[in-house]
Amino acid sequence: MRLLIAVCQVDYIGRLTAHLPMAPRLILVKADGSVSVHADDRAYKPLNWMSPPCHLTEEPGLWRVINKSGEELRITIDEVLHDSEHALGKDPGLQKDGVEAHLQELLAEHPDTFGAGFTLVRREYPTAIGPVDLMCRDASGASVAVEIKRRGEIDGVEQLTRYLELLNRDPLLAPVAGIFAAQEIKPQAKVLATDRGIRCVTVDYHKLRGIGSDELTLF
Amino acid sequence: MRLLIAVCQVDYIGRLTAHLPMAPRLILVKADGSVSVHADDRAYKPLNWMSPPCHLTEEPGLWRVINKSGEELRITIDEVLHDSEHALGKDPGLQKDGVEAHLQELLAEHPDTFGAGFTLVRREYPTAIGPVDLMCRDASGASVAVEIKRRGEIDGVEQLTRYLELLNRDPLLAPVAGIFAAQEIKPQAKVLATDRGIRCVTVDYHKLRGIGSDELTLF
DNA sequence: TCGTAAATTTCGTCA
DNA sequence: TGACGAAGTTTACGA
Repeated sequence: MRLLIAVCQVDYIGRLTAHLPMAPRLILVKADGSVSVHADDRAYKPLNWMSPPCHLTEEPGLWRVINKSGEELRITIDEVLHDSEHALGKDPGLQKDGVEAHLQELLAEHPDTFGAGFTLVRREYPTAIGPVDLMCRDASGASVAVEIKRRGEIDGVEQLTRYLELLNRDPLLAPVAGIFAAQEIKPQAKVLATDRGIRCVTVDYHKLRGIGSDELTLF
Repeated sequence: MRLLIAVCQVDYIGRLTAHLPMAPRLILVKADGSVSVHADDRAYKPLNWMSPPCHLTEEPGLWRVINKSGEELRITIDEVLHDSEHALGKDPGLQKDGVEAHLQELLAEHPDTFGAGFTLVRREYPTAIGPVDLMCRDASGASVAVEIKRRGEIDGVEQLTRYLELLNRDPLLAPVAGIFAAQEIKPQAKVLATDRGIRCVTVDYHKLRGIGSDELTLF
């Protein structure tokens, strides 16, 4: 990884045109050839960048980074304030816990979260337009399709609506009810879901996790 | 801006739990207090980060970054390979061209892009579920709602469908036709739109821009 | 390669 | 401050 602090001007010509006037910034050149330009604020997003795979050609005072789609990042360098190179090696990678897959796993183990007598038919129930997160039966044996999100927004309701439309065409399954389950559901999503007869269930991830294991209480 | 190359372990405890095993990485501490941890690949996304506003407390071998919501980034430092500080000052900022707002502006100026005799009623036409990008009338005086995207995908068609459903309940306005306009429309979005009687219009941004001004020809 | 869905999305705007 | 939608979204995962 190469770290360059330099007074530079940056121009991106690609999906849009973007221009950064001459000013001191950090330029990162990584082992995969990618380049990013950072200001002295914001942790997450670079001011400008070129994602790998791409190719850097370096002339005195002018760097060009080009990718296969013909997008270009042009860095004009006026003055170099710092320049160092560091070998880091491949990163062992990030381990995550608490994402949607895990939430689905927990709800599959505890279908009664949706109501007394609910049972799981299967996870990732296949349909022509993709798998439904959970297919359940309620206490009376009626089919219930469940869409799970970490944050419930309108997109998720639309997704479940498409599944329900399709599933209800199957006479062996119909009628299929819908449940929209998420850790947090946005007001507009709740309104749309309710309007379409879809029930909204807000899930407490930590509480649900506590049912199956006592991991959390160990801390 | 402080640049630290260090052998470190990183743990994030917040919206989820994430863990990075001990390995050499770049740690960026910016003037706004934000911290990000980078591996030697990927230009855009850090491995781990804490967005501003947040607060860094530094002990020998252990850094803690905490924000107001109680999220925490814990960095255990085993060995420092490089450590430097650089004053950059405030960045003049990025100038962009070619985003959706600009596309909407151009199409508002040239409603005849959608057909001879088309006129603009108004931009950001208000409805109960949000504003429609453009409301127009065709040559016969019939209402046409236009949804504009840079890239046309399924969710854009769904969005327009919701607007049309609502607008067509208004007897003073109905029938309202729909146009889905974008620089590029994905095949699946085109299929869904067509199935719903929504016309798709692919817009050439540069050509459209050329109509109003000759800026581009100056280059 | 294309398409779809997730993301600690982040980032702006507007009420 | 919260909600909503755009983003050069990026990134990961299937078909």
